Amino acid sequence: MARKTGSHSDITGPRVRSAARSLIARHGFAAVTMRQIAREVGVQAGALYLYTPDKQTLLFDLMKSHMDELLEAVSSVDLSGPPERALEAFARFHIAFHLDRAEAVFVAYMELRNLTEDNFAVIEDQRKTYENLLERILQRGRASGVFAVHDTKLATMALIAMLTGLTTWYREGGRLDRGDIQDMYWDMVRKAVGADAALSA
Amino acid sequence: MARKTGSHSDITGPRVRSAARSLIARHGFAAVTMRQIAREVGVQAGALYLYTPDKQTLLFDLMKSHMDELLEAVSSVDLSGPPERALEAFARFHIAFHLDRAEAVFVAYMELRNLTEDNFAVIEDQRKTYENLLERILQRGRASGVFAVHDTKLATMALIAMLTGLTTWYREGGRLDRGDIQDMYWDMVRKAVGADAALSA
DNA sequence: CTAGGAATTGAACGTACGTTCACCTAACTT
DNA sequence: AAGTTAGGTGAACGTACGTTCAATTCCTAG
Repeated sequence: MARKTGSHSDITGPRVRSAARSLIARHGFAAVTMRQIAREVGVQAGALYLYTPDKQTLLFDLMKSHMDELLEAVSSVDLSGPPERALEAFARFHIAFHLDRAEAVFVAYMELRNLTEDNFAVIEDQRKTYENLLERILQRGRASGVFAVHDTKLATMALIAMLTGLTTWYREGGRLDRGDIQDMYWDMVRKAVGADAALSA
Repeated sequence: MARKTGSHSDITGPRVRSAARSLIARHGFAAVTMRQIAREVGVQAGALYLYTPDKQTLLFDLMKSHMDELLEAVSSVDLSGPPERALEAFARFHIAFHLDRAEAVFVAYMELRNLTEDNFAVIEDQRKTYENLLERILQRGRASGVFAVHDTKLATMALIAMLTGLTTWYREGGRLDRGDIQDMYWDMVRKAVGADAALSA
């Protein structure tokens, strides 16, 4: 036996990435074997190497394309308005984006230490770029007096951690709907940085 | 060659746990080998099995004793006062405790998925117990009107994520000292839940 | 000073890993 | 209808894993 009916690179490639993402999110990169990924895709382990040169690159590509998507998506969010508005836009974007991609986010945050030095540097740089968007909003808000933040770097890390944390407990079809979650998180973010109340759309 | 001068179970045991904790925090449980741990301790791999029945139990014991310590330590924090006071006590305790044990915390939060089902249930239960302490404070505060929190469960997760996140960026001897960090995080926590300002000791 | 147990070695066991490769076959081109 | 090739198999490679255990050495008690 060899090639099965209806097999196509266009189909298998994405399926490999999807299976890898899912398994890595559940069990961790080091704990997942190429044979497990292959089984999930319905293919032999050797076939995976038509789609990635090696396991490390598979992880890196997963994380890289996630960060690319994140930066691409956030680039169309308007963060140029008044700081309170920009912060709300950022927070709501962050939550919505992360709710849609819980597995990818989980991988991107948990598997940093399994990247080679070079690969780590690339992802870390992208992450910094993203976090800087938030920090600049906080800086503007502090400068104009609407935010009461002692240290914008620490506040940035605190807010990112809080917002990203939702991927650890959020499950599709749970008690809370996405809109509620966005509203409640935004409420906490807004108050945490001391933005004055009530500035809806 | 066999036993080296000055070797003692009382010394090697803790060193095994410490080396394991350190390596697992840096590289992840699945990526760390028994031989690496042994090398760090200065011992052969076989000797580790005098101190743990197997690798999985080593991880579990690390996490279990960390959670035991956490619950033991928090039990002597007075959380019975007014909600704002209790929240401050909890936040400051959480930060101080976690700053002292960055590696253990990192392991306890990142390696949950590498526990067997039974072991996971134990740790998860302890974690829930701890989080419930915070949630009860939030509930009391909301009931008495000093906290403005829409959903205490979500707020609990958000605050824990924010506070625990500091272990991902805090490094000994960095720009900020521990007191500053406590003050700034407490400030954000207090405002996030809508506790009225200025209620220092 | 000597026996006996505690601590540790070093080699070995079976298993499973990531990766390679010669071969095969279904589908597209002409 | 034949030829080409992308897509895939399945077996094999060397390595490294977790774990076991007989043998060895150091320490302690009497």
